[in-house]
Amino acid sequence: MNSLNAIRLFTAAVEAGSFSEVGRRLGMAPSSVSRQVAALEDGVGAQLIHRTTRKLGLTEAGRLYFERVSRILAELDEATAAVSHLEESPRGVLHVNGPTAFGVRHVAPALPDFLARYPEVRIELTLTDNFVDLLEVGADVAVRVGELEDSSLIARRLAPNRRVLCASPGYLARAGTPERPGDLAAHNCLVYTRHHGNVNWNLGGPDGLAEVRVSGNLRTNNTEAVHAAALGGLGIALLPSWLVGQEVQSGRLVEVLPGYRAAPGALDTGIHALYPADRHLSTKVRAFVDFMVERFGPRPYWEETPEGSAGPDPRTAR
Amino acid sequence: MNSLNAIRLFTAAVEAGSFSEVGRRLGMAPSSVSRQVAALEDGVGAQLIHRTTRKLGLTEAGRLYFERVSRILAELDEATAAVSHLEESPRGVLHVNGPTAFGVRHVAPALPDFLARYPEVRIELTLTDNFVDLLEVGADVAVRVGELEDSSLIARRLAPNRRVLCASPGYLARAGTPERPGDLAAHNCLVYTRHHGNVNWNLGGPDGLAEVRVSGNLRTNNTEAVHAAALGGLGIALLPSWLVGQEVQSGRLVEVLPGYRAAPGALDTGIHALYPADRHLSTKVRAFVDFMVERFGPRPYWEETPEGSAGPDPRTAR
DNA sequence: ATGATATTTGCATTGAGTGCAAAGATGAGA
DNA sequence: TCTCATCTTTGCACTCAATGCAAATATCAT
Repeated sequence: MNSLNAIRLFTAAVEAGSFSEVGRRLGMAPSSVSRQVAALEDGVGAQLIHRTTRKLGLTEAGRLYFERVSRILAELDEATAAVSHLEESPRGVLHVNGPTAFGVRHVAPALPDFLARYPEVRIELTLTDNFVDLLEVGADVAVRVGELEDSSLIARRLAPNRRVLCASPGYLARAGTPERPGDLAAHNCLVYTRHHGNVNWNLGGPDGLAEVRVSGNLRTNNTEAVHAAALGGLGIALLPSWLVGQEVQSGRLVEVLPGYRAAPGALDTGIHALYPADRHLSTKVRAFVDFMVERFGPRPYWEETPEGSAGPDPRTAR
Repeated sequence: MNSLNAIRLFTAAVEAGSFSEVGRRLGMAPSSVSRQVAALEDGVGAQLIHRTTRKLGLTEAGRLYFERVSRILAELDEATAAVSHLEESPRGVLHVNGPTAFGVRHVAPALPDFLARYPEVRIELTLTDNFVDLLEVGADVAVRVGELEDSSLIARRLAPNRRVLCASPGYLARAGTPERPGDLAAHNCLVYTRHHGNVNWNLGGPDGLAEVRVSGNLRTNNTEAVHAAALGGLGIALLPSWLVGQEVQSGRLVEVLPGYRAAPGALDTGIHALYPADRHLSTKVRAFVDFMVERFGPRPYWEETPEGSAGPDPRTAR
C-alpha cells in the first residue's frame, strides 16, 4: 500500500458514485481511476466496490474501509495543513541559543519587541557558554560572538565585535592615564585569557599596529570577572564594546587610548546569527534574524558615543 | 501529497535517526530515502528534518508532523488489516436476498447450520418477490428460482426446479385420478399465471411431450395461493417440487401422473445462487454458496421419495 | 431497437522512482 | 593534526508503474 492516490481515488469514487465522474473532476482518464481502485483492492485482498457499467456499490469490506480511510485522509490533510500553516507566517516555538553575557544584555532585552511584532511566536531562550551543536540542543538559531567554527550553518552578521580599553575613573585618577600603547606595560592590566603564558594585546591605532605585553594582578578566563574588576577600579581591561559601551556612555567607565582598538583576531570577527542551511528556512527564523539585524543596525546602540569619537572600524566580512 | 511511501520513509528516518540506516533496513539506496523525504518537505512546504552528515534533527514542524503522521499511519495499517482480516475466513455481515416462498422453506431453515459452522458471520436475510438489483439492495448473494435474467452476475446452480402435478387425497377421491395427460382437461386445474389468456401445461412423459389446455375455477398470480387451494382439496395443481415435496412425502398431497413433469421452460431452469462477478469473491459468499450446494446436493431432500419412483429428470445446465 | 454512457482492457508513451557513483561534510581515532 | 570511515546529497542512466487513448463490452433511458 504505497499509494495514497489509490485511496483518494477510492473515496472519491465512493462519494461521486462513478469512476468516470471522478475522472472528470480530477482530470484523469476513467481507466486510470478504475485501475488504481483495482490495484487498491488487490493490495488489501478484498473487493471494495461492486461494479456495474451504470452503478457502483460498496462491499461490506468497502464500507468498512471507506469509513475508516476517509477519516484518516482528513486527518492526514489536517496534519499537512498544520505544518504548512506554520510557514505561512512566523509562528510556533523558536529555540534561540546564545552565550550568557551577550544574551542577557542584548538578546533578552530585544525579545519583548520581537514578540510584540510576532504574537504567534513563543521563544525558548537557552544561554550557554560552552559550544553546543544546534541540532543536539534542538535550537533553531544561535547567536555567536566571534570564533565562527566552520560548519554547514549559515552565518548572518549582526554586529561588529570591537574590543576597547577601559578603566574606572577612580583607577585612572589613582594610577594615571596612559597616553601611548607602551604605557600599558606599567599599568595593572586585567587579563582575560583561556591559556597559560604571556599575554600580548595587539592594538591598532593611528600609527599602525602596536603589540604590548601586559600583566597585572588578575588573570581569569571569565570576561564578566574582568568586567566586574574594572568597574571596581582594579585596573585597565580590554573588553568588548557591547559589554562596556553603555557604561562608557554613562561615565562609569572611561575609554583608555580611544584612538586604539584591539586588532581584528579570532575574537573580533563579529557577532553572528547562525542557522541551519536548510532548503526551507522557516519564517520564524528568518523573522528573528531579520529583526536582530534591523535592531542592531550598521552601528549598534552600544557603540554610539555622544561625540561620535569612534571612527569606522575594520570589519571582517564573512 | 500522493506518496505514502515518502511519509513512511520520513517516520522511518525519524525512528532510525539516519537515512542510510533506513535504506539498509528497507533495502533501498540512501539517496532514494533522501529524495523522498526532500520531496515530502517540498510538498508540505516546510523543513521537517535538519540534516548533518552525522545526525538528523527534527524541526518543530517535523516534530509536529511526525507525531500526527505516525499515528495516522498506524490507523491506516489497522484499517487495511481489518479489511484483509475480513477475507481470511468467512466473517462479517452477509446480505442474502431471495424469493419469499423458497426463502422461508429452504433458505431460512438452512441458516442455523450455516451459522453454526461459521460463527463469525452474521446474516441479513431479505426476502422479496419483485426482482431487485443486488447492488441496489446491497446484497452479497441472491437465491433465484428460475428465470435467470442475463446479467453480469455469476449463477451457481443449487438445485433443479421440477414442477409436478399434485392434488389432495380428498380431491382425487371425489373427482377421480387422471391416468393420462388428456384427462386433465376434465379436471379442476388450479392455474398459476401472470398473464391473461389460455393456459397450457406442457408435460413430458414416457410417450414424449403432451400439451394440455387446462382450466378451473381458480387462476392466480400467486403460487402460494395455488398451494393452499390444492391442500384444501380444490383441484389439481402444477407446483414446484420444493414447495410440495415434503407434503407429497407425508401424504397430505398426492402426486398425479407421476411419470410426467413440467417440460423445462423459463420457470424450470433451476434454483441458482447469484453473486457479483468480482475479481475478489469474498470468502463469506463463497462459503454460503458452497454450503447451499452441499446442503441441497445432487438430489435435494424435498425430491426424495420412499420408493424412489421419480427417475432422473432432464436438467438444464447453465 | 437505438443511443448515450458506464467500466474494463490493450497498447504506446511518459514520468516518477531507483541504484550507482562521485562529491562534500563530519566525527572518531591515530 | 591528519586520515579514515561514514553520512547526505546530486548527477546520470535506467526501469517500471501510471497514464491517456481507443476499442470492446455492458447497461439504462428513450
